[in-house]
Order: sequence, then structure tokens, then C-alpha cells
Amino acid sequence: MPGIVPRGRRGPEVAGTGEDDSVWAEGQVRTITDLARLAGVSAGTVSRALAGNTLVNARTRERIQQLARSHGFQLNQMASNLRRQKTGVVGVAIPLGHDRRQQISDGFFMTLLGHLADELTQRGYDLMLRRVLPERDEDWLSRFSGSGMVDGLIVIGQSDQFERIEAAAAEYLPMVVWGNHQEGQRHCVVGTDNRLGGRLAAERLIAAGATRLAFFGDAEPMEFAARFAGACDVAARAGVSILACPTSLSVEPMTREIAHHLHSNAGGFDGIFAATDTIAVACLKALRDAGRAVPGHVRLVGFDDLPIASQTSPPLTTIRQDIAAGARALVDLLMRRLGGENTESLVMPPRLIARGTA
Amino acid sequence: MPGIVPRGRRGPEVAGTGEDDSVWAEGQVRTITDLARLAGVSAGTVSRALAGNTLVNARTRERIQQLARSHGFQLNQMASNLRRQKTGVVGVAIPLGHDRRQQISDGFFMTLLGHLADELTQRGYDLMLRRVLPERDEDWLSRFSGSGMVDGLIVIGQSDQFERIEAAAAEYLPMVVWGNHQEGQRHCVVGTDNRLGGRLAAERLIAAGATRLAFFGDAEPMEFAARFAGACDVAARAGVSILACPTSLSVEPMTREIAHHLHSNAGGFDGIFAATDTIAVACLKALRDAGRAVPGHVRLVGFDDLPIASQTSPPLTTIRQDIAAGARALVDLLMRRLGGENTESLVMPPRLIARGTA
DNA sequence: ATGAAAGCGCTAACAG
DNA sequence: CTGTTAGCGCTTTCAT
Repeated sequence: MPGIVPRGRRGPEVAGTGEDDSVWAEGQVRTITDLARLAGVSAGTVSRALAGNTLVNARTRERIQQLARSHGFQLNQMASNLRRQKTGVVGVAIPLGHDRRQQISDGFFMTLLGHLADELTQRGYDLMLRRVLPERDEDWLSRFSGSGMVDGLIVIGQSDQFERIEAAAAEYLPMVVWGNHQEGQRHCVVGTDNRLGGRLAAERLIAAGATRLAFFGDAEPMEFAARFAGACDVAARAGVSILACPTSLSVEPMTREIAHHLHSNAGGFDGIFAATDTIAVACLKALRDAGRAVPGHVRLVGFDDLPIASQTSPPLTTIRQDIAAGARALVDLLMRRLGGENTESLVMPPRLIARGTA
Repeated sequence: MPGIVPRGRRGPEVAGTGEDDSVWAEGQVRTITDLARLAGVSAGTVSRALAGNTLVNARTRERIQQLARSHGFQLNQMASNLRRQKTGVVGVAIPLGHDRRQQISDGFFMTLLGHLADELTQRGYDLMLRRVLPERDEDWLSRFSGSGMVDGLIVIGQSDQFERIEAAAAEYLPMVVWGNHQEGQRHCVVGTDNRLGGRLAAERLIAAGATRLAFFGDAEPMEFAARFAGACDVAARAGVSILACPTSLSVEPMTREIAHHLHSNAGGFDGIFAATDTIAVACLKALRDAGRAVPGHVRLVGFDDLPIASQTSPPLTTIRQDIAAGARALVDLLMRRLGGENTESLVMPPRLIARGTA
């Protein structure tokens, strides 16, 4: 007997037991065919009825739906998906290029993810989350897009994978990326104008009296690089110095690094631009511990405007990214791409939120 | 012509175009059958070769794998899943019973989610995230478990769905829940001993000199209720009062509510037990704004030990939950349940982290 | 070591 | 309005 053992035994490889056809008689209703038998109609009709197709007689339809409900019947999505060639699932990939532990726990990414979950749910899509370590798996992107498990892809952060994303975008339409926009790039990106954000931050610091700036953050990822570049633009124009102080995003090393920078460049700066609010909060604490007044001795500006930003004291002056709007845009654009459209990127303006630290 | 249009046009309902069989000749290699034709073997052999089955000749195997690689061939997971009756996907459900916006952006849940993603990835599982609004969808649990899209389920937080989860657990083995443990419950839960945590918090507050306690938080969800109960245990024994100050977890109302409680109970308490660190941080800020010294006038203890807890000033005294260990346990137990085992719940001990606020 | 064939559970075109 | 039928793309007997 080739093929698969029939009848409600979940798992095709289990061999037949020799019992006869009565097995499923009292068994639960697992397949549309079971239901069809119970209702005395064909599987096709059940399928249509459950889909609410008005072709099928209203009374029959209602009866079948009732039957389904009362037996706790669940359509097998996998089979349905296979047949319809769509999954109702959007993949969300988080590439962890540099800083392995960082991103997923970083306030910003998490908040974005939360909003994405909202937006997608609202449109009837499920969300499949995948963290990827690009150096362990070169092919992460095409594996995900080509898996047949997702209808489209949202990539959170370009990390150091800009080129790979570019390459994928050439062949795979339904993908939208959160990140930085680069002149002439091919993939559809949603993000904040980081360079402008950097400029706003530096301008604010200087307006608040800073004369020697420092940038705390990792300038490798392009989003951060752009923020740094923006700050440099302004610093250059204003004739003030700007010092790069490499700082990772994981809490543990971050604290250490900040303490180090503060110590070894004690007099080197009087204005700090932190690449993220997470870093800014850590700076604030370190400065206080070191007995340096904020904003008296040192001015401080963060980036993101996370919820904590308003909870520190003094509350953090920062550059706001509108995360909810970003999530909405990512999903909007993806939906349009799922519809075959080739959408443009969206660069959103950052906004200075002036609070107490600069 | 009934059934489905053949040959690489993704989407069965599109009608034939009249072109003849040459269509796929230069087309990309999409199915195992395409690959089989190229390799001059049968689909079965390709399937075996790609699975690394040693039954197939080593040379043929290598050749086929090479061919697959060079053509960027991706196995269709959906089809594979359907046939094998397993998905390699674990569902993660976040029921949002009371406080809609709350949980997903709450630091604790996000951190837990991050760790879960890590653990699951490591074991070769994908993670399907679903936020559910129980009042909009009574059947959320069985829909998810019965969808055929996941092999098992992790539920983050019981919210107000304890009974529904209990019911589901009776019929669905591969499910593990993060939350509070109730004597004699049926579903497998992983969580902290919240009541003990509440006791530790209250003890600390009293030891630090508090004589009238307040609990800030929503005592509805059972995890929080247990924390509150623990604090009450201690308060009663010590003969000090404890005031419940309902506080939601969403940032916006939270701030308002805290301000209100502080104002209207100005002299009513000198020790605050906050149900989460997020609330504690907001309290800290509100107290400072109100000119009340911490821990001088008011002592404060949080819960969770999120990264921010160490970043406030003074740094937060709090009750630590070991989130990473929790995630590991959730996944471990789920894996064992996927293997058919009926695992016990795990209640982890909380730990007081004494810092500056009490 | 390989091929042929029988489905996993569902959907939709076709034909009444 | 409903039944029949041909698959979606893959895996796994069974039979060589």
C-alpha cells in the first residue's frame, strides 16, 4: 500500500493498525471531508460554505458553519495556503550584523515590532519573526523569502547587509526595509532622515552653549553613521570639534564604554549627541555619577524619543522618530507591493523634542 | 480544463495564456520537479538528495545539491509541512485582556520575546507572533493551536484568560504559558513566584523605614494580584497599612494616574511597591517632580529588574525576574511537550536587588 | 540506488 | 446551487 495512511491519525508515516473503517466514525472532525460526510454534502460545498461563499444555499451554509462550530472544526491553514498559493503571513527579519544581542532588546526595535504586530494583525496578517545572523548564514534573505512560508518580508534595520538587501530587492518585490535611505538605492526603505536628525541634535547642543561635541554610539550601521554625519555637518559649519566615542548598544559593555569615555576625555567635550535614547540614558546616569551637571556642564541630546526619554530627570532632550507612523508606512507599502506595485521609499522628518538636557 | 494551471506561474487561478510548453524551459527552477528534470532523475530522488538521505548515491546527491544551490532553489516549506504534518513553527500568543496597548511595548514582555526568539531560533524553530484581543475573539486559543500553522504554542501572560487556557490545556498538549502559578492548575506555566516577590518588596520597604505602604499597579492580572497579595501578607503581619493605587501599564494614562495618586494621597504612604519597573520609573519621576525625596520621604521598590532599573537615579531597588532563564525554560518545556511528555510547571524564585530607592 | 505512485487537506474550474 | 475532479509541491512507501 503506497502513500499515506488514512483517517485521523496525524502523521502519515504511522502504519495501518488493521482496524477497519469504524475508526473515524466517532472520531473528531478534523478535515473538511469529515465535515462533508456529517453534513451529507461534498467537500467542495463545505469549503465554499466555510468561506462564506454566497453561491451555496444560505440554509446549507448556515447549517455547515454551525456544524463546524459545534465540532470545533479548524481549517488546516497549511493545506489551504498551499492550494491558494498565499499564506497570510508576513515575515519580519531582524538581521544582527554587528551587535548580536543588541537590537531585539533595544527599545526602539521592540517598539517598532509591537506596532508592526498591531498593523499586520489589523489587516489579517500573521507575523513570523526571525532573527538572523548574517555571518552564519549568507543566504538568510532568500531563504526567508523563498521559503513559501511568507507572502512578503519586512526587514528591520539594514545592519551591515545593505548590499545583500539590494541584491534581493532586484528579484523579490514584496519586501520593505526599515532603515536609512541612500541616494539611488533600489530597495524600498522606510525611515527617518537620520542626517537631518543629526543636524538638529548638533544645532541644539550648540545653541545650548556646547563648544566641543562628542558622538556616543557605533557609527558602523548606516543609520547611526548618517546621524553622526549630520552632526559633523553642523559642527564643521559652526567651527566646533566633534569627537567620536564608540559605544555599543548592549547594556553591559555600553556602561563600561561610557564610563571610559567620560574618564579619558574628561575635558574633551561639553555636549553629547547620543546615537539612541538608550545610550543617552546611560550617559545621563554616568554623568551624574561622575558629578557632572546636565545640562550645566554637559549638554545631552538623544535620538528616538522612547518612553523613557520623558521619565529621566532632567527629562531627555531628543530627536523623535515617529515609530507608529513608521510601522504603518512599512505595512502600507508592503501591502501595495503585495498588490504588485513598485513603491517608492519613504523618508520621514525627525523632530527635536526639547526637554531638560540641552 | 479543471484544476490548476501548470508550470511556474505562481497562482493557480490564472488561466493559461496559450503559449506552449517552452514556458518553463528557461524559467527558474521553482519546484523539486523542475530540478528533477534538470538532473535527469525523479522528484523522489531529488527530495531524498536534498534531505541528505544516504540512500541516494553520494555522487548523485552532491550533484543535485550543487544544482539546487546554483539555481537558488528553495524548498517550498508549505508543501513539505503539509506532507510531513509538522511546521517547524512555534506560535507565540500575547493575549491583551485588560490593557490593550500595554503589554507588547512593555519592557518585560519585549525582553522575554527577544529571548524566546533566540532560544527558538537556536533549536531550528520559527516564531509566529500573534497578539490577540480575547474579547473580540473568544476562540483565539483554539484557532491558533488548530490552525495547522504551528507545532506548539507559547502564551505570554495569562491576562484574564486563565479559564480559557485551562480549558485548552485539557485537549492540547504542546502549550506552555508564561504567568502565575495557581495551586492545582492544569496548564504548564513558567513564571516567577510573584507572591514571594511581593513579600520581598514589602519587607524591604518596611526595613527601609516605611510605615504606610502603597501598591501602584493593576491588581487584575493574576501575576500582579499575586504580587499585591504578597505585599499584603507582610503588611498585615507587620501591622502596617497598604493602599491600592490602580495604575495602568500604558505610558500615557500611567503618568496621569500616578500624578493623581500622589496628589490625592499626599500623606497616605511613605513606601511604594510598584507592580513593574516601568511603573516604578514613572513614580520616581513623579515623586521628584512633586519634590518628594526618594528614598528620604518615600521608599520605592519595583519589579522585573529591566535594564532601565539600573539607569535611574537613584538606581531602582527592585525584584528581579530572570527573564532569560524564563525563556529558556519555556522553550525547554515546550520541546518536551512536543515530544509527548506532560511536563510540570516551573516557578522560579524572585530576588531582591537592593539599589538606591529603598 | 532509483522510479512510480499515492496522497497531506484544501480550493476552484468545470459541468451539470 | 452542488458534486466531481485535478491538482498546490512535497515525502514516502512499495517495488524494482
